[in-house]
This record gives sequence, structure tokens and C-alpha cells, in this order.
Amino acid sequence: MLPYRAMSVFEPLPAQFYRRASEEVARDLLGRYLVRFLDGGRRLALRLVEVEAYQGEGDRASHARNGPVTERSRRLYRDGGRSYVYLIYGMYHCLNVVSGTEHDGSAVLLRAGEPVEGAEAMARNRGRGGGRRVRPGDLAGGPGKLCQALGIDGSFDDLELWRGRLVVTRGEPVDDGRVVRGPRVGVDYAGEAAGWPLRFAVADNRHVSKPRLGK
DNA sequence: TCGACGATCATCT
DNA sequence: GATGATCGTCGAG
Repeated sequence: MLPYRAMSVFEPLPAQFYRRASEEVARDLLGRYLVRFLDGGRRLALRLVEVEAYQGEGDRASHARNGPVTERSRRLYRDGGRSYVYLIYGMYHCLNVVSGTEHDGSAVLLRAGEPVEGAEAMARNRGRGGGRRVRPGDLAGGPGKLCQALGIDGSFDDLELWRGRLVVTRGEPVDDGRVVRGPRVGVDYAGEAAGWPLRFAVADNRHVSKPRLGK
């Protein structure tokens, strides 16, 4: 029998957790664990240290900016707690958690995590298994890296994240005093929305992606 | 340590 | 036909 705390951190967050505004869900996801279950019972776990909230219609940085009008944007209109995975720049995958309800089209992009379990396997997935020096942020310090580290591709789209091979668990929630926020990364095209402070990170964490957030 | 740049293709216009 | 919720490499300082 595991000690109570060890069981608790790997307790899945309920679907209800995600049925809120993306901004709230994003803030509350910091410190939680993203857990990938492998065949044979092995497990990879990341503690989330950086996320971004995307709203639906009206958020010009969001894939849902024009509403559920295309094949891709319709995939954001799901119930909260399901995954949304897409390919970016033809070569990297990005993992989102849908927030709110199927009418919102809002989501949270998981941008960075700190390895908690299975760091060696993640290093191999990232192509740095051969004794090369691994620096903080190399494994999951960016949305593309995070997916690579956990072996997440398009087949992980539309999963229920409270059960199954990819799960978000209770982890170690973060106090307000340890949270920093700022504008989202790589959305300069989005006009006014580009400046909205919807990027959240754990203060002074070495695994957060660039550009670094101020205090 | 930092900035520029190319890879590579699904999605959107 | 153009572009992007990115990343690794390379060359300069």
C-alpha cells in the first residue's frame, strides 16, 4: 500500500475540473501532473509548469477565432476535459485540454513540464539518450518538446483526460504567490489579443520555455 | 548567450 | 498559394 500522499498526487482530476473558463482552468493546471501510461504498466509523469489559455470566438489567437466553421476549429468544440492535439509547422504536435463546454471552443495549451517520473525514457523520446548533457527545459520546455517527451501524436486527440492512457492528476497545486503571467508566445499576428496576459507559469522554474516570464 | 533561419505539411483563404 | 499556439542548428560576439 502506497502512503496516502503518493496515491493522492496521481488521483485523476474529475471532468468537472475543466468545465470552467479557460483562464481559470489554466491557472489551476499549474503544478498538476500530466501522466502517460505505457504498455506494461510503466508511467511517464510531468509536473505542469507553464500553460496558456485560449478563448473561443473573439480571441484572434485561437484556432476557434471564427467559431466552429472549419474541420479543425470544430475539434475545439468538445466538452471540457478532452484533449485537442494538432500539428504545427508540419512537424511538431501541441497538446491542449478543452475547457468549458462544447459551446465554448476554449482550451488550455500545455507548454512545459518538469519531469517527475520516467525522465530517462523521455530523454530517449527526445533523442538525447546517448549520454549527452540534458539541461533543464530540454525534455519538456516547450509545447512541441512536451509532446515528443511523452510520445504524444495525433492519435492522442479527443481523449478523456480523467481516464485512459493520458491523464491529468492532482499533482502539487501551486500557491498564488508562485504564479507569474504574461502574454502568450508566438501570437503576434493576433492584434489586441496578442497582449492578453493568458500565459501562466510557476515562478522561477527552470523548465519553463523561452521567452522567460518576468516576476 | 543570442539572433537568424530553414525544416515541412495540414489547414485555411 | 500562404502561413503557423515550434525547434534545432549555426555563426557572430
